[in-house]
Amino acid sequence: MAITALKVATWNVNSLNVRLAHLLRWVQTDPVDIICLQETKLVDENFPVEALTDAGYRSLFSGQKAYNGVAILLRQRTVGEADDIRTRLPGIDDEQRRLLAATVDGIRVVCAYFPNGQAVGSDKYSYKLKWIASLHEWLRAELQRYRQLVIAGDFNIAPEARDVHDPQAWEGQVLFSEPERAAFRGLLGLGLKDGFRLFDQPGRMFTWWDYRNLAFRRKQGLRIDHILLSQELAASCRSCSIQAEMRALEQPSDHAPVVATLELASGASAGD
DNA sequence: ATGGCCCGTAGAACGGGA
Repeated sequence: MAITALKVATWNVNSLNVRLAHLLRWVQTDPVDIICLQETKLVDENFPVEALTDAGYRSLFSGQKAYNGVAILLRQRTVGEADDIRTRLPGIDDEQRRLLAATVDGIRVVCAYFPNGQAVGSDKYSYKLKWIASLHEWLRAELQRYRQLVIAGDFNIAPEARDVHDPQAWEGQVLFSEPERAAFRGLLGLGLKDGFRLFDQPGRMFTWWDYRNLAFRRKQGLRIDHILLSQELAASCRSCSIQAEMRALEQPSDHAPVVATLELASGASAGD
């Protein structure tokens, strides 16, 4: 029985058109096996399939014009074909493309772009909570079907005070309101583990920094992008880190990637 | 300082993001 290392990442690119070069450079130096992308902002006809094929990745995507849009990239050498692909969340029937799920080598991979919510009490905030409730129920069923499940994405929720640069200022604000935090805890209650918190981490570790106010340089961020793992995958997780250097590049996304490394026992691994 | 930036759609500002 061989041990296979599998790297899973999530990154909100804030327009894949603008960030494609960053993505290609990243995977050239660090060939992550499974990459969940959010805010691609591309209709499917414009998805850069060819550039990613040349880079060694199969692309799954669900896009719309101007907003939202999610994708899963699968490294051809190390990951098998995708199966049971889903783009819709039961109970949410609109044009917003925020979910993409696929089964790869027996692992259920869920890429999620949670609604932002705009402001507590707004219609968009209500939509956010409704969307998460629908996701919760769907994930409950998925976890019955799959022992190995990972949900990676932009959750737009900072789970705890230590995930916020200034918790007092952010308390009760969108991204750090109690109903949102409770919804996040609800997902953990399904048996999912926050990959980043499986390990001791330094303080002030964030995944998003506002473009304004020199927020990145001032370390004024939030940890809102997450990789949650089913119990079985959590047991196989060896590290989980934030690629903050990506936020320091020229013309960066305002989000940094999060990467988890799993060590899986497997009988066969294509290409290795 | 009741904001500052970035992206897409525009074809000028404006909605949306977080």
